[in-house]
Parts: sequence; structure tokens; C-alpha cells
Amino acid sequence: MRSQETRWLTADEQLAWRTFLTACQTLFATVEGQLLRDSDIPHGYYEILVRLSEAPGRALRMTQLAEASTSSKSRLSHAVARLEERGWVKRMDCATDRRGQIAQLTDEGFAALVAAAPGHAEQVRRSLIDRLTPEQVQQLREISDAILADAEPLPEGSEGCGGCDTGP
Amino acid sequence: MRSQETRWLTADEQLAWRTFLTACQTLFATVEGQLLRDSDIPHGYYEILVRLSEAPGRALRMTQLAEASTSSKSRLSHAVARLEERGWVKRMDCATDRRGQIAQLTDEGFAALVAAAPGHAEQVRRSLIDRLTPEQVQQLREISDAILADAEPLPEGSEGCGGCDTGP
DNA sequence: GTTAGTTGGTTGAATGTTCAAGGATTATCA
DNA sequence: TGATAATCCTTGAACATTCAACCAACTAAC
Repeated sequence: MRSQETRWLTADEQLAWRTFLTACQTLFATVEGQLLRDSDIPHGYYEILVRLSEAPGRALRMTQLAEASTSSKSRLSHAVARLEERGWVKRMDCATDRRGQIAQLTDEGFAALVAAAPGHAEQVRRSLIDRLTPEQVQQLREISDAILADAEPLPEGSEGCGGCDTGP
Repeated sequence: MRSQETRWLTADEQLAWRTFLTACQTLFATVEGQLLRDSDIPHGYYEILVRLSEAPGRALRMTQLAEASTSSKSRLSHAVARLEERGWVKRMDCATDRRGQIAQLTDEGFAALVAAAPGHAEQVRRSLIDRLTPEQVQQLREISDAILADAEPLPEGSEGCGGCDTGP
């Protein structure tokens, strides 16, 4: 669309981008696979549980939870519905805003998280942390910060996934 | 499952992991969004087109294409079916192995890729490359290499997504 | 050449995400 | 007050991915 000449990536940049892409796909597939296989929890759902577990009263407004778990409202709404079916989360009306809904982690949900966390932490270690030097871990954080620095506001609902680790 | 004590992540490691996760979600959502909005091509499909465009004769066996695009066979099979409906890819029988299928990029498919590539490259630049120093680009490649170094073999079909950039 | 095992690829059902739309409530402001 | 806009959240349909099962063709062993 822009009439400017395209700023193609250099060979180095392209190699970095492609390698990064492949690494991410492999890493996230492995992490998701472990969680699914050992605990039957999709990674995105796991992150919802973690965010709730860290919130005061283990409860959050849907919008806050969506933001915390890097999820669109729509996605969160569906996801919480599934988690509610499992008995891991329950929805409550908000006292101060009649539009609002509050998602709260149940004891069963917390127990599921506690059960899943060790295996997940171990997997993150094996697939990522243990493969990097401490310097690289630090570099990765700085690179991630740079990517996030005033990132373009996503149109509306956004992307999806989630994750974290040492859980409780 | 393992009786060992869990090797939890340290605070630094956890911060790095979470930030990394959020950065990836944001980055990939942005890249995917641009491609979808401007060219109506999911990123995974875009990568299939790129890999084919780079192959001799713009054609690859399904299995090779799956590996090249970090996709499971099942996913690729479905994806190629969709791309075939668009007239961007066609399937052909393999001469040397009657089980085999060869996916070949059509002229229309190549044209679609050529049309989409500049906007995609620009987006990768804006969302990632331009935010990093040249040193960080190099660091990111090294970190990615470390993640990929004899990564655990994924059970069978694997994960999914794809990506690349300067296209043709 | 027949059997057993592996590889190549597809299919359909189940699951998760996205997209567009919409209903309800609250905020803004004339 | 009353109108308009913005926010909160949900819903259903469309789409993509996964999973398990499957068939066909090749390979290896006897």
C-alpha cells in the first residue's frame, strides 16, 4: 500500500527472524504438549488459572483477566465457560458495575493448578531456561521488553495464548 | 510424576519467561493481523507459500513441505486443501512413489505471495527488527539456535504456524 | 511371494480461536 | 432530562488445529 520502496530484511535479519519463528513454534508446541498430556490443560487456560491464583481473592473482572492473560474478551469468555464446566472457575456478578462479571478460581481450580505447575515449570526449564546461559536469559528479557515497548495497539480483540510457570 | 523436587524458576527466570511469552503473543498477533487484514492470508498459509516458492520447480512433497513449514502432516493436509480451493496450490501425484503427493505453487499463488510480501516484511521490521539493535538481532538468533539444538522430538504430528518474510 | 512393519497422506470429529454482531449498563454532555 | 457514545461481556457462526483412526503403497524379512 505504501508507495515507498519496501525495506526488505537483510540476510542476517531474515535468518534471525526465521530461526526465531521456528524456535518459538517448537518451544510453545512442546510446552503446550506437556501441559496437555500430563494435566489436560491447554496453555492458554493454564495462564488464566495462574493469573486468577495471583489476584486478590483469586478473582478478577473479565476485562482485567483478559488483559492479564493477553487474551481477547471473546476468547476469554469462551475459555471461562469451559473452565466453569470443569468446576475450576465460577462467575459472579460485580457489585459495583452491573455489566461486570467476576471470575473466581475455585478450590478445585486451584488444586488443578497446583498439580500441574511442577511439570510445567520443569518443562519450561528443559525447553528454554536450561538451554540458555544466564546472560542469554537476561538478553531475552531485554529483547522481549523492546518488542513490547509501546507495541501497536491491537485493533480490538487481540491474539491469544498465555503462560507462566512457577504457579502457586 | 518425577519424585525429584521441582526445580522452580528463579524470579529472574520467571520474569524473563513471562515477558518473553507476552512479547511473542503480541508480536505474532500483530504480524498475523497485518497479513490477514491486508492480504487475507493466515500466517501459517503464508509460510507454506514461501517454502513452495523457494523450492525447485516451486513444488515439494507433502512431508517435506510439512517439515519445512514446521507443521504436522494433518495440518498441512487441511491447509493445502484450502489453498487448493483458492487456486494457489495444486496437488499432483508423485512419479517415483505412488503414495506421494506433490504440492506445487500455481502462478496465482505466486502472485498472491508477491503481493503480500512487502507489507509482511515491513510489519516484521516495524514489530521486531527495528526495535532491536543489531547486537540484539544476533543475540536473538543465538538464543533461537539454542532452543532448537536437539529439541525434543515432538510425539508425532507436531505444532503449527509458520512464517518468514522477504518472500520472493 | 507373503507377511509384517513402516512411511505417506487423508479424513472426520472434537476442540479452540476469531470475527461480527448484539444486548445491557454506564458515562458524557448538551 | 434525554440523547449519544462508550464499556462490559456474551453469543453463534466460520475457520484453523489437533487427535485418532485409517487406507494405500513401499520395504524388509523370511
